[in-house]
Amino acid sequence: MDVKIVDVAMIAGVSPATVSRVLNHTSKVSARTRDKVMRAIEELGYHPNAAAKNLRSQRTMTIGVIVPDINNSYFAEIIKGIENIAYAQHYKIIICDTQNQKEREAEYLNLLLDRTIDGAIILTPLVEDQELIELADKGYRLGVVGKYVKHDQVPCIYTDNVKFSQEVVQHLVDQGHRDIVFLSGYADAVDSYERLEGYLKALRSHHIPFRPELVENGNFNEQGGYEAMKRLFEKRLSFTAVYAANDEMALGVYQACAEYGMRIPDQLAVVGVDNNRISRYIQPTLSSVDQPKYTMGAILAEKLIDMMNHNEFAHQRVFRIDSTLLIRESSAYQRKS
Amino acid sequence: MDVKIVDVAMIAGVSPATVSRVLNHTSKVSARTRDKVMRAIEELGYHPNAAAKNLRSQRTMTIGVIVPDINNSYFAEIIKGIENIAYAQHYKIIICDTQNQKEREAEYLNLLLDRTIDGAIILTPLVEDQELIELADKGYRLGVVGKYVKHDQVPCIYTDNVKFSQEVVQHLVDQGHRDIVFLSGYADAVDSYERLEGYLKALRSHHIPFRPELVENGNFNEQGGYEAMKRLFEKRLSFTAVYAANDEMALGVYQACAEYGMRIPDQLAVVGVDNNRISRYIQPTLSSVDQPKYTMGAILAEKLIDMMNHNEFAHQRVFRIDSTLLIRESSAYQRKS
DNA sequence: CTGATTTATGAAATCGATTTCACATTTGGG
DNA sequence: CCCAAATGTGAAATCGATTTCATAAATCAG
Repeated sequence: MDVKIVDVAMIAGVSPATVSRVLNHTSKVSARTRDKVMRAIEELGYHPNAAAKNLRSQRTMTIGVIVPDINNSYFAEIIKGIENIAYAQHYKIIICDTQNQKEREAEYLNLLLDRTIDGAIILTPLVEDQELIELADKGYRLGVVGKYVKHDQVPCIYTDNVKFSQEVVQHLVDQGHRDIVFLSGYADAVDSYERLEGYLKALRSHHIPFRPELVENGNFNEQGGYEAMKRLFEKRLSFTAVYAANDEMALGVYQACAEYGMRIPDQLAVVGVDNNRISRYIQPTLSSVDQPKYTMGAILAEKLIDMMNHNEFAHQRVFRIDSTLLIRESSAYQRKS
Repeated sequence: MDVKIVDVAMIAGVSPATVSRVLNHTSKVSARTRDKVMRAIEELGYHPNAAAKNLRSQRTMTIGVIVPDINNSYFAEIIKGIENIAYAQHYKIIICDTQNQKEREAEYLNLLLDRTIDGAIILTPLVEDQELIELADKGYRLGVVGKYVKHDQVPCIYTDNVKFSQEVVQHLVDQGHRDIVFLSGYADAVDSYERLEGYLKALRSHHIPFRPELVENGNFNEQGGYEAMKRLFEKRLSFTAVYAANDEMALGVYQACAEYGMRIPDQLAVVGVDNNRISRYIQPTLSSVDQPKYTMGAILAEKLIDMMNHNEFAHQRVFRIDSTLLIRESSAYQRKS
């Protein structure tokens, strides 16, 4: 049914090899034959079969992007960055949404093994580093956004969680807060424990004693943040500020505050992370840490593609990117001490 | 370097054909040989090469999803619906973000022609129906979300733009408005002109004369909505309500209102479409038309996969889904007449 | 126990491109 | 004007699976 390379060759009066050469510019072809071939291709509406091409050339020009949740502007922005670079370099991307399930992530990594994709970019991986390292050891190409992975063939890009968490706490302390809640995501995520670490460091440097009861887990989503906050209110603990490990949970904090009649920011200051689009629209506007998402995606894609094309590894492969604390209304109230 | 089916066959002491049979359950294999084969596969860590498989079997078990902008929760939700169905049916999906460029959309449709994908789902296509129809005529499998396409091999699902637009206008009229702005997206998008059509119909049925100067184009994004609104304010036209063809543009309206000191909803009522997540968080909360996005994606994927699997076309292929007008604060102010 | 049927397996063809190798034809240097 | 190098092209091998066809072995009916 479909038209194949031999059909084109037949019409053009040349061999399939020559047609291939014309299409791939892989060796010199005289202007006359190139012409004949192009005309034949046009006439027949020929499109090279991708599977055959992939099989013979041992590459698919496809990158898999493994993401916990595409309906989250943080990831969507990163993907945009990846997609634009990939498109420019004639790579396709397969987006794999794991819906935050570790086993789906593992399953999608199999696309590397069966050679459906030439390489994979993983956004904040759920699987253990060890697994990624083993893949890289076997020569599979992968890159990581949002986490540092120790393997000299794995490019990665991330923001320094510890550092910006310290900045957040510093800011809250400057505003006169000492009793600061930390809302964490799932415990085994880097983003959780590193942000916690920064929080603890900052407390220490201000000689503020750590109160473990002020740390709660909100699973990185709005519902979780809401419930965590409710638990804190119910325990009647004293605190004047909340540092939520992402904006989603901060939204849950807003909701709980509305329910319990707490005013933001004068009764409770709130800071989140991700600079989710909503944080600019909600009332009061939400202070948040902004990461250059698009750029992160673009840089990593660039690097990975570079490695895949030249089959060598890059001079620089670890990128630690600076993030910016955006101070908005939710933390702009200065407490008298 | 990689382990191939012959290697497995060698170790298991059988022929490649038998290994293939074990893997694909394509004909009876004795328990003993199945065992040997499975052990060999395990031992060698064998993964069938996708390209070879695709080439021989003439299918890739992959669906392309072509979308104007993944960083838009409307599309992201639809994709979620598609992804979940696809995953359950062992299909992979390739997400292609066209960034609203017609030529990219066309380029991505080539994935059908070169057999990279078995079928495509297009979310609110930019290309002409004619092009899609031609593809379908040639036997390529495709489905459409957000638009009706007249071809008995193309399943499609959409909400009735004309109908819900009439509802929106009806609601605004009920609130005492007669001078209602319509903010359109790009003119050649179905969603634009059908929503305009509903707007016009509603006006007619209320014997409200149509004022062409109250129709502006905002390109479906926030910036466009903002600029369109500014133009209207600058012209000093009289109006008391805005129907924006999507929520993004409605956000632009909010921005313009803030700048021009217009209060929503008492000086200006606003209604949008899509029930973007932000519409619940912004102040005042934004009235909007909600479409069952996830479900739309899921139904269409189900249908398309069904057609691909059984290679026959479905009994029902056109789905017109009901949408719901959610009335929130931005249009809840009753004008005295 | 014999011939017919079923079951389990292997050899070889096949999917549709790319690439190697060989060879004929030009081109160019002296 | 002749031989060496460069250029352009085709035949055939190849990528790694699936599938057809043939056949040996096992089962069954009478």
